[in-house]
Amino acid sequence: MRKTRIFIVDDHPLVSEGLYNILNREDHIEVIGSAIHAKEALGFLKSQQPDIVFLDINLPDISGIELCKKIKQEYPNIKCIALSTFSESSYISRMIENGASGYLLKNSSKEEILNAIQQVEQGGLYLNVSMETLSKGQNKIPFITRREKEVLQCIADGLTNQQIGDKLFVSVTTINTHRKNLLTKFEVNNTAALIKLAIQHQLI
Amino acid sequence: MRKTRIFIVDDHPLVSEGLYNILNREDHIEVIGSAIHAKEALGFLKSQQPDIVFLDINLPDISGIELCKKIKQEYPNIKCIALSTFSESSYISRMIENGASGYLLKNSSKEEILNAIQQVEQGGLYLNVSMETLSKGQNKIPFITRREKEVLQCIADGLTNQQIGDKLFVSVTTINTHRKNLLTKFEVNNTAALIKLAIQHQLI
DNA sequence: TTTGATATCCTGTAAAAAGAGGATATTTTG
DNA sequence: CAAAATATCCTCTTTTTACAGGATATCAAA
Repeated sequence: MRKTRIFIVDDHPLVSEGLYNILNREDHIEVIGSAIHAKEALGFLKSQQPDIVFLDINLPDISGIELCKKIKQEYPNIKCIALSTFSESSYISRMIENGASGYLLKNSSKEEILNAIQQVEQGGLYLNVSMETLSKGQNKIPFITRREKEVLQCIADGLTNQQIGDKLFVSVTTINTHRKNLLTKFEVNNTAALIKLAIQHQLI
Repeated sequence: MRKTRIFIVDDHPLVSEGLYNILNREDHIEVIGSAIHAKEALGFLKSQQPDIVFLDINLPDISGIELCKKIKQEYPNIKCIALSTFSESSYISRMIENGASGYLLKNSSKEEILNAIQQVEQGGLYLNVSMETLSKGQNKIPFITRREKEVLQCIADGLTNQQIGDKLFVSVTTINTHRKNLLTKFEVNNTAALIKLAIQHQLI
């Protein structure tokens, strides 16, 4: 049986090394190399193609999300599994949109990692993030207007309605209406939740 | 020559495994074990004492900062080196206060890690965080208590003071006090700015 | 041209949070 | 033990938000 060939892209030596050792210890897996940034990774892929690429979401040059897209464009057969720390789990949907086949948190266990590989190899999708996290809004990024986005930005910057009104040359009641609409669109009950969601969606 | 005995406390299998392999490959170093949380670590130390403990700042049970203190109290000869992600670099001073001998970012290179061990063994202090980061109060993350962090999390989840009080079994006025203290510590004027900062510092 | 979306403004009420100025109990630590 | 830090609770006032239910002007697309 042919071994599953893995390539790792992560700028954290500890994580990269850890993954390498966990995987290479398996008989049916072979880690064929690793890179610490996107450019190096793309260079490597020109000469050799793995079955699966593990890629960190936070890379020094371009984001793992972009790299994933590039890899899938040039080598559609290579499967990508994203690696991320917990706090970045909101990027999952973006990763999947760009063709990733899996999403692993960096505190995953050996078993989860091996499961992910197996699942992905069989053409499946592996996410070790609870569906709660996913459905909680990640998928539906509300459409907000330019003006609403401006107001949202001001709110996040800590301005009061009065200050926002002054800044945008409109009345406080207008800002109030925008806020009301923002809360409705994001389906939240207060500013705190609004800001959290907005940041997770990178709208701020 | 006696080997330097290392013990690792980190709940991220990838990091733990990576560190283990990087260190064990060295002739003069021996990793004698690892733990994924503080309790397990303290249990291990009762039977065997390493020369150096690497400990993650974010542990599932108690924080690495407290664990460091406990270890130094019971085993003053054991040196502690903290492991952390970039965003937590503000905890350095607290770590050092509690007796840590070193502070390593998790994206450290193999060389930095080995340097840290050498330096610490010789009784020195190793920090691979630039003094800029340290002294530059700009990016300083305020120290917040466990309770405050709980409240912060609840606020971010969109709960009202009443709901938070009910959840934590304390009165609304208590939650109000915690909020007040959070705003003061973060030097912001309202919840929106608080949440933004907290997320940026990955406290949520 | 009519519809729909957007942005603007208004009047209300009720709830929540901000902010000042306390007090007290319990741990933790020196 | 004494001091410091932490967590809890209180009253009061003021400001800010949340939410309901409107109206009007503009502009783009059907």
